[in-house]
Amino acid sequence: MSQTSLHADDGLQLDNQLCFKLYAASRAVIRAYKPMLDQLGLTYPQYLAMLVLWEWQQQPPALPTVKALGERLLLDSGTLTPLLKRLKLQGLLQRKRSASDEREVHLALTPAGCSLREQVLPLKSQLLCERGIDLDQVAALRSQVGVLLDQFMALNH
Amino acid sequence: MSQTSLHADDGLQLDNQLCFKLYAASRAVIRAYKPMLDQLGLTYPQYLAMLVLWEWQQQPPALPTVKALGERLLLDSGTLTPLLKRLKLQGLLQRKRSASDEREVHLALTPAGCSLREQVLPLKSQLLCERGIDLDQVAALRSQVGVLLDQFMALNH
DNA sequence: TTTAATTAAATTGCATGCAATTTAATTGCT
DNA sequence: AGCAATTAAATTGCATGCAATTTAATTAAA
Repeated sequence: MSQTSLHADDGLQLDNQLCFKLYAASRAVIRAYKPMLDQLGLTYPQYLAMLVLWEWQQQPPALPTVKALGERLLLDSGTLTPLLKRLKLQGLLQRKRSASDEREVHLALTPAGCSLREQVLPLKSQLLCERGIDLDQVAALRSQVGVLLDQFMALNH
Repeated sequence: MSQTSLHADDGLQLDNQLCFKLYAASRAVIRAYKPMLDQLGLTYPQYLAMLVLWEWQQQPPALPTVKALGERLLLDSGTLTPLLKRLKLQGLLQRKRSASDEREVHLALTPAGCSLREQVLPLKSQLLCERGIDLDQVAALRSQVGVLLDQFMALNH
C-alpha cells in the first residue's frame, strides 16, 4: 500500500481541488494584469466590460443594454449597475434609458471610452513579453477551460 | 482573407481571453458548489479554509497560524481575519494568540469543526454524480491549470 | 541597550459578486 | 380596457479580495 493511500479521502486535499486551482489561477492572472489596468485606470471587471463595449463598436448587438452586457460577462445588474456608474463617472461611457422601452438602459462609449482601446494592445504585448508567456499554451488552456465553462453553463440551468 | 482576420486585433475579443475564461469558470464552479455549501452552512472561501484546517488535522504544519493559512490559500489577513471570525462565531474553530509569540494567532478546529468534515464527502459525491462530471477530465484540467498557477506564482515575485 | 527594522494581525476603504427585494415599464390574457 | 404576470434595472445586505495603514510584538543592529 502506497503512502498516499493511507488516508481514505485525498478527495478533500486542497491541492486535489480543481475548484481551488481555478479560483487561485483566476486571481493570480488578475493580479498579473494589475500593472496594466492601473495604467488604464480600470479595475479588472471594468476592463472586461470595456472589452465587450469595444467589441460592440465593430459588431453592434441587437440591443446594447445592461442585460446584454450581463449575458456576455455572466454578471447581473447588482454587479453591473454600480460598475457602469463608475465607468460613466470616468467619462468612458453613457447610460441612456431606451425610448422604445423605458426599462432598458442603453450603453454607448464616449470618444474617450473608444480611444482608450488603442492603449490596450501595446500594454498587453508588453505584459505577455515581460512574463514570457507561451501563446500556444495559453490558447490550448483557454480552449480547455472554455469547455469546462460551457459544461457548467449548461448544467447551471 | 478569412472573415475572422478583418479585424487586426482579435487579441482583444472577450472570447479569446484566457483571463475571462478562468474568471468565468471559477465563478461557475463556485456556483455549482453552492447547494452543497448551503447544506454545510459555509461560503466558498470558508470551505477552502476548512479544507486546510482538516488537512492540518492529519498533517500538522509547523505553526497553524493565520499566516500559514494565508500562504496555503493565497489570501491575506485582510480577507482571512473577518472570515475566521465568522467561522469562530459558528463554533467551528478557535483563535488563540500564541504564547511564545504574541503576534501570531493559532487556529484550531473545535469538535464541531472536525466532525463537519464527515458530511462533505457524501455531498461531494452526490454533486459529481448529479452533474455527470468526468473525473479524469477534471484531473487533467486541474493539472494544467495548476501549471499555469505555478507559473504566475513564480512570476508574481 | 536603546533604537531601527521586521513581522503578524487587524483595521480601513473601496470595488466587486450575488441573493433577495423593489420599482417601473411592458406584455399577455380575459 | 383592465389586470395579472413578466421583465429590466436598481437597490439592499452581506461576504469577500485586496491595497494601504495601523498596532503590537519581536529581531536586528549600532
